[in-house]
Amino acid sequence: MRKPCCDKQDTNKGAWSKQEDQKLIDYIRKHGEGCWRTLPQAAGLFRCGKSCRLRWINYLRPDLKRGNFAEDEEDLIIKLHALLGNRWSLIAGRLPGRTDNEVKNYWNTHLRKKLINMGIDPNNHRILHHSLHRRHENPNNSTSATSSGLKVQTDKQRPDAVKSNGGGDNDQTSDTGSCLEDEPCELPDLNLDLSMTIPSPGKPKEQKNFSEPNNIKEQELTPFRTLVLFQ
DNA sequence: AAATACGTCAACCGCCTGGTG
DNA sequence: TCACCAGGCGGTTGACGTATT
Repeated sequence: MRKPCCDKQDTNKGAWSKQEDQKLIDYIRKHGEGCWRTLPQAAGLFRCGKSCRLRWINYLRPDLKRGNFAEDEEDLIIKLHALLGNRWSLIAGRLPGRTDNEVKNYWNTHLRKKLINMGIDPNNHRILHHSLHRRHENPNNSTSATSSGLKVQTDKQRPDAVKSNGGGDNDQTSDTGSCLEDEPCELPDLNLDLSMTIPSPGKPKEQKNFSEPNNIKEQELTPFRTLVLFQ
């Protein structure tokens, strides 16, 4: 049996109050992020350390953008999801001011439907069957423009694909990856620059993201530095 | 106006990874 | 090499607001 991350007996759960938010903000302003386990007690919060971390990262951080996603942000998320699968932290790392939770929620509530409406399977970014039928009825369309300006490319138009995660440890991701392997499949026209930039010193979170937490070693990402996959 | 269905999103949970002794 | 720990991640839940009947 795994130990709980903290003693849950004396911890609050559920929505955060303004006072709790303020305590957390004040504490982090004074002492900085980190040591989440001891933070609640030090800050006078009856919360689990993880809960504090999540609240700070997803809601209280001053550099958060919040608000609606711009169209170019949507496109970027779709493109990155086609490449990376459900690795929300990596995707969010490319969207300044956005959090993995926010990106994940936005994907699940908006973009999935949007892709489905566009005739694209959001799990693997292939054209859905009924859309293929329509395309067969109209063979002149080798690419189909989308409402968001994305083009859908046929397999023959792409160079050979790259495994998206280097290990296939994620079902969703491997599903996405499988799109790159065998059957004819459809992918957005990812004219996507994933070049790695050296993160600014003031943003350790992004640095962490770029250091690849999920089994993608730096070398494995190297081919993506100038992405040839979807050119 | 009330009941129900649906959509959104903050928050929680449990697992995984990397660092350290 | 192993065990432990803290932090991080993705999946899921549930509360709340809005739309529809």
